[in-house]
Amino acid sequence: MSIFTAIADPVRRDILALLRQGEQPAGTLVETLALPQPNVSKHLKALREAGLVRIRIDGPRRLYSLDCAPLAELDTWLTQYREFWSGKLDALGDHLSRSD
Amino acid sequence: MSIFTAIADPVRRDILALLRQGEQPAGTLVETLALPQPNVSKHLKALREAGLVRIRIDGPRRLYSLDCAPLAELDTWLTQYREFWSGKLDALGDHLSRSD
DNA sequence: CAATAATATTCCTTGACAGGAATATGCCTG
DNA sequence: CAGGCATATTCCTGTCAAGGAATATTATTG
Repeated sequence: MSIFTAIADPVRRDILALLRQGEQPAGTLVETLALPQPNVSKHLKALREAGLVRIRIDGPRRLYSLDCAPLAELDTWLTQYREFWSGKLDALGDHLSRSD
Repeated sequence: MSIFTAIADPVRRDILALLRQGEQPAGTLVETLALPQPNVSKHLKALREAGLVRIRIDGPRRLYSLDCAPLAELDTWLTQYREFWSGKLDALGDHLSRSD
């Protein structure tokens, strides 16, 4: 599943937002989202396949955390369009690519 | 259709990429994409509903052009995640928001 | 190893969407 | 207004992904 498809689902975007708070076990996500556990588990699988989350195993728990590499790709994709709503952003991109 | 759903389709992303070259009639997009005209027309409708393209009518032709407002929203959404792959980007965002 | 907790997987049904084919609409020219 | 061009819409079909329910897997504890 591509990142574009992965973030097209609102539940998955909610999961990503929750993971901004840091690593969390699947069960916590289930509680917070108030959705059926299998439902959440399937979305987590989709996010994993898109490379957007990482799993760390802690006994019976699976601790999920963000992996933003695909989001960085999305950012790169967006870059092609930034000049259309702000001419200044090109300069910014240049600035950032220099490792200062 | 939300912007997330709109850009989930590869053909629609191709259309957006073509429109970076500037306003184009639907027929030109059909030729370039080498897809059936009704197919392209339906994708253009979806992009219109997502607010990603504008129409300008020129006689029998419909001239399509980019409207990046939704992409700017996507950029805002992404901003929440930027710190996860680069701490420097926050500073960059600050820089840009100042109208210098 | 039995029982339980945490999570994943499977099966099924349903709804959304993409593509193809055919047709409709709107504009222009003569 | 008849005809043709450019584009949109409709209808149909197949596919895919989401949700619900039930079940399987894995790990821990006693």
